[in-house]
Amino acid sequence: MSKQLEILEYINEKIELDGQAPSIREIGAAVNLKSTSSVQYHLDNLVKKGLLSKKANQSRSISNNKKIFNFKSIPVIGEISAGTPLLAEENKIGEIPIVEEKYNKDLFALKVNGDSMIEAGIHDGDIVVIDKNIEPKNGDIGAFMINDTEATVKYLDTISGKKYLIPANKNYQNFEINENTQPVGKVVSLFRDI
Amino acid sequence: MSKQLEILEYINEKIELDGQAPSIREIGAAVNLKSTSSVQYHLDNLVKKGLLSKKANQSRSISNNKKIFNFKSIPVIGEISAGTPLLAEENKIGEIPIVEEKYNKDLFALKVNGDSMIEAGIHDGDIVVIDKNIEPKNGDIGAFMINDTEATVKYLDTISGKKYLIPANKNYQNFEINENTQPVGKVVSLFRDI
DNA sequence: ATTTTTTTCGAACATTTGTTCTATTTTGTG
DNA sequence: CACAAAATAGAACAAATGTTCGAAAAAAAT
Repeated sequence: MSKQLEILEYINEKIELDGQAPSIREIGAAVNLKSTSSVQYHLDNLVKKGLLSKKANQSRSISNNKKIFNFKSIPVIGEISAGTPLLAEENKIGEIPIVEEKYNKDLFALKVNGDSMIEAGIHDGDIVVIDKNIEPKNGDIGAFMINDTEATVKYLDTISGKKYLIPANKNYQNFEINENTQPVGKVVSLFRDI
Repeated sequence: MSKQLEILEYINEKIELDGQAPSIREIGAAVNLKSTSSVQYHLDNLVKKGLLSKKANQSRSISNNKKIFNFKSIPVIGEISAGTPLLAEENKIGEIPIVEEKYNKDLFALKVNGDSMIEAGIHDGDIVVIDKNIEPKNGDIGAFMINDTEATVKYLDTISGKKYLIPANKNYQNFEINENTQPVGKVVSLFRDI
């Protein structure tokens, strides 16, 4: 294996492992180069090739130029304990990964309880991701808080001038929105383990 | 806000942004502390509290002790170009994040085409995750290759001794498995953007 | 007001680390 | 082999960085 590759692999490995780039001398020790300038020589070439970046005069500033998918995690909310805010740590039952670029900052996820939305392809136990920055409009699937104690996922629509939460299941009734019903956000995606 | 918190937040921010921890002096500049020893003072406290770690005499070695969810990404396969293997780079249309601990190594994802599985809550455009290490059994939803040119997601079941791929849609026909039908893996989860 | 604790500063020092230069060794090529 | 190019070494230097000490200032407690 070429020294260049060896160095590149060591750097990637070290960053992955330690979360920190190695120093020139650490690289030398790892790939058996006794002189820092030998390492510099290869680093320069790697930078010229565009495989690495580094900041001048800054220690441990080497970074690889691989395109990175940045993930972040958002909380998954389960049963809502009485008297607690929706997103209280207490109600959190897990986390799911989200591609960071795809979404804004106000996401969380809700575990769906029951089959009231089954005809919309949302099953019992599915996890829906909710964007708090988007208020659900007519026809949208949204999450709603009822009496500050229950979160529900339903279609929103207007029927003869009145707003309803509408299940996607013939066995359930429409629910007319009142002052105790608060929109939380729009359902933007869905996860299911099968 | 306390200096300690201010420092902690700056460190987290800097690591997230640059992928590299700040130096003592950079921290000082960021939070308005003129002396490096003032910064050290707070860092020591943060380390004692268990909120940070750092290596002695090593530059930019501060790390936060937050529990990290390790994500990995798996490829999403779209249309399969004729003559290419299923997982060929050519067929890849994206990536999705997966919580690393949850799954083994042989996962990939498939974008679902059509509504043949709509009664199983799998919609057109949904992305299903497939575990190649699990061979679908009767009753499972699996991915299958037909004639090495088409990937399809269906129920697998046996009817009067013969194995069928069974859609979840009354408008589609069962398909009897023949020698040109190869199981790829079991569908283990599902993603949908709404 | 006095004491104690917490926080900050300044400076000096030691170590790590990046940079640069020249010379030597190794490798490849005609 | 002779030559050129590539790779390595060694050393010296500059800059960045972590560490430590004592004193001063600020804040909190009594």
